[in-house]
Amino acid sequence: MQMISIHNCKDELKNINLKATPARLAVLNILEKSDTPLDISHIFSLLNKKGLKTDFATIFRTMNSFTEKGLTKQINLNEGKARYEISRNDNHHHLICQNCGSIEDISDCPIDALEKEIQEKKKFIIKTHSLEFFGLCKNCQS
Amino acid sequence: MQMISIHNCKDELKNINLKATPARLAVLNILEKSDTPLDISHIFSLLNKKGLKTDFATIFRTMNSFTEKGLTKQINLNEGKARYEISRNDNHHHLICQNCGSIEDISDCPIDALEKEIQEKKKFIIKTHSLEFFGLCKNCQS
DNA sequence: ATGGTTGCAAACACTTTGCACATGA
DNA sequence: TCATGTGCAAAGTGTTTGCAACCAT
Repeated sequence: MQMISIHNCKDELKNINLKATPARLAVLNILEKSDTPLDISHIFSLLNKKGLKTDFATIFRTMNSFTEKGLTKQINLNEGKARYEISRNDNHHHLICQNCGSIEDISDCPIDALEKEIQEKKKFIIKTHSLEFFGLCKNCQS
Repeated sequence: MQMISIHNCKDELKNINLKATPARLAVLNILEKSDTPLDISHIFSLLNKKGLKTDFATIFRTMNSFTEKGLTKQINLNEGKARYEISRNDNHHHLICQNCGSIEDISDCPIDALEKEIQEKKKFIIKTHSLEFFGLCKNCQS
């Protein structure tokens, strides 16, 4: 299992012309296991837990190159800092609770139709979009 | 004309329990006239042009209180800094050109239906949402 | 071997805060 | 008058950069 996962990660990096260093493989692994987008501090402490000593500059550089290559997505939840998640082709979005900070995924984004409409009406070619919902989760509505 | 505008601004501030200082009135005026969301530097230089000497701290404080009271909206375009625009009830969004940086408005946001669906399915109460499109504007598609 | 990558320190950019002074209501 | 707002300086965060040492290929 682990073998397969590591092998895949190495290939993923090779495919985008990035060297498969321990730090990068570990970051990739961490992001793949996480069910919410993580910020640099999160990633830093998770790397530490794995016994991998590194620093913020490296993680920022890693995330920037991953994101440039399309391997990850940068998410902005109005926290004054970026979060990152693996790019998947499910085009999901997030429900962010303004009370407890929980982040829930929502899939089946129905923006595609809208995008086509915009492209035609506005002659604007859409590459990506960001869509996040802020409010109160089930537990915080009392 | 100008009289009316100023009068309205003063009332707007009074309604939300903020003192109508020259700086605040000027900021309000600037935002009302702008057709794109502005960041703090933008606002600062526009205030300067009006002959109004102030500083970043004051503008940040102003924008924070405006936004808290719902008079303005904070917009995030993944620039590492916030922009601000007047809250209107038209629920519009933006098309941001990744090449030239132009920002175009798009109105008629069809998210309402989706929001209702989410509220029911996920039992999540949505207060606001952010939706921005990134891509290439008409002029940058060659 | 060598070009990409890291770690460290320093620099940067955006935003917030403390405090004395000024001002709108 | 007096709570609120302002200007200035300093501090706090998040992020980037320069450079020598290091390592994957």
